[in-house]
Amino acid sequence: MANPLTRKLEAFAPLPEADRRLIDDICRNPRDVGPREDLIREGDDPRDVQLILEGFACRYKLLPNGRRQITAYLIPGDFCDLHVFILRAMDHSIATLSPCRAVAIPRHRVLELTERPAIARALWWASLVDEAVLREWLVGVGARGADERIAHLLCELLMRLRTVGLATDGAYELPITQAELADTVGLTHIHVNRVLQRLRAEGSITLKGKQLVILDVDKLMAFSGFDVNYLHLSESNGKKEPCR
Amino acid sequence: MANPLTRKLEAFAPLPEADRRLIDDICRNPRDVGPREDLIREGDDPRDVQLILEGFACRYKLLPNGRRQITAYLIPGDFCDLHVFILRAMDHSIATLSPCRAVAIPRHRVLELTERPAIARALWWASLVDEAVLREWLVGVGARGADERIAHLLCELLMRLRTVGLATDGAYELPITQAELADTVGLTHIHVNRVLQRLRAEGSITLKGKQLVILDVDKLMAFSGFDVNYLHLSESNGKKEPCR
DNA sequence: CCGAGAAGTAAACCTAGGTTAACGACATGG
DNA sequence: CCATGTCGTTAACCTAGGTTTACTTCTCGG
Repeated sequence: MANPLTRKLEAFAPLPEADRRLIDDICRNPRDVGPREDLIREGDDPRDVQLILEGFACRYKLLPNGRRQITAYLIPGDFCDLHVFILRAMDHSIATLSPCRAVAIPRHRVLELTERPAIARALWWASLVDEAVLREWLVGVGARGADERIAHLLCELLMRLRTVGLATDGAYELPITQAELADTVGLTHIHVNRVLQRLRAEGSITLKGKQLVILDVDKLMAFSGFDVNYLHLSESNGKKEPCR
Repeated sequence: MANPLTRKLEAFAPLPEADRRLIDDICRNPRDVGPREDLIREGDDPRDVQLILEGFACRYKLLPNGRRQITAYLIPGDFCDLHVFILRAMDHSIATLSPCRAVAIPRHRVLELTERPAIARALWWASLVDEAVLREWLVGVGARGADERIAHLLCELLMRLRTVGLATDGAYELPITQAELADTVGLTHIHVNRVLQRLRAEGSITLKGKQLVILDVDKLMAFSGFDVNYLHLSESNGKKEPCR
């Protein structure tokens, strides 16, 4: 299967063959990381950039009151901390959720990437999309009820996983605990459970183990007020095949 | 008073004199915009970039359920939509809150800015800070109680306004309605009112008309779990004078 | 194949914040 | 100087979601 970073960037625009090879080359020596391990901690000044190749990771912040808020999911093809070039210290932490495969890319190799115009533009695009996703999460937590909020998240993950080839139709693997989901959407794990029960009961989803199936994607999107628009996928993407 | 954009960017690193002059030049013909006016609407493909010179504006999103979520405050020195160069359509709207003075900067002039290395780096920094602020808002809405959430926002605004010279000590002008605050923090305007009453009663703040005074800044920061860190101000900034 | 911890479920009960409905205090403009 | 509208304030009542506790079902190492 194609490199997830390549797939993701090509959701913006196709890359020259040479760029794809560069990306492949950079991903040569990945390492495996267990679940629930910190990749970068708040306050760190990391020296290389982490790229997720397999599994789910997240950005999160711990509060004095003991609560944790997850502010982003990092899925295959996502960079952890491109900020590194500008900012001194991390203002949040990053941890794996599931077992992951990741590469630590040293600064100079990242520069090789950004010297390729097509990649540079695509990375800029990706960072704008990340910001849009963040905004959408804020909207969800601030203004959507629990059910819509979770349904919306499931739709978003579907679309994002599709672009890296990890979802077909409405089905994908969601290697995440209900408690982690709770820290994501700002609810208790118990209430998350209630919502999932409800979504199951009304026939919207199926979720056994880590296998999620959205039974009627359009319906769930309508219900949760999901509008793909904010993911800024090129027209060639989304429902159809990635551009050749 | 110095140009707010210059002041803001110099919170990252000092700019060469020529860069400052360029910024001044670009801000030559501002226009006045009344309160509650849309500057850019969701779906638009705007042709120039808006820069706020005076007043408060905001990014927001309207939901099918009729609620509105404000996802960012734009204060003097903030750009509205640098995304323009990459993305086709806005995925959210931008409106003024108070009366504003703004400049519409055509694309080619923005390019002049980004050709100056010091400015380009500072703009990159600014966009990373915007993202950090967004994350912090998400943390607030997702994991802080109403009182801390609002207190935290007031602290954040204090720090941001200080860097553009619009706050001294704990005092600044907050030209925003309680209903707008409510749409920001994900509460009802009625509950926002309750919280403000409480903060007043316990002697944390003073707020008459649009004049806000935080009576004991350190105390309010401690209470709300505010850690300046995420604004990534250079050490020379924050409490002290901007670097000469 | 067994045992222990992690994840999921369930039910009873509680509270932070929402809703509704007034009313008072300013503004603004005619 | 009144009329009208927006903003802030209060109070009574309500509900979505939180808390607590406990039981069940996985999972996985030994």
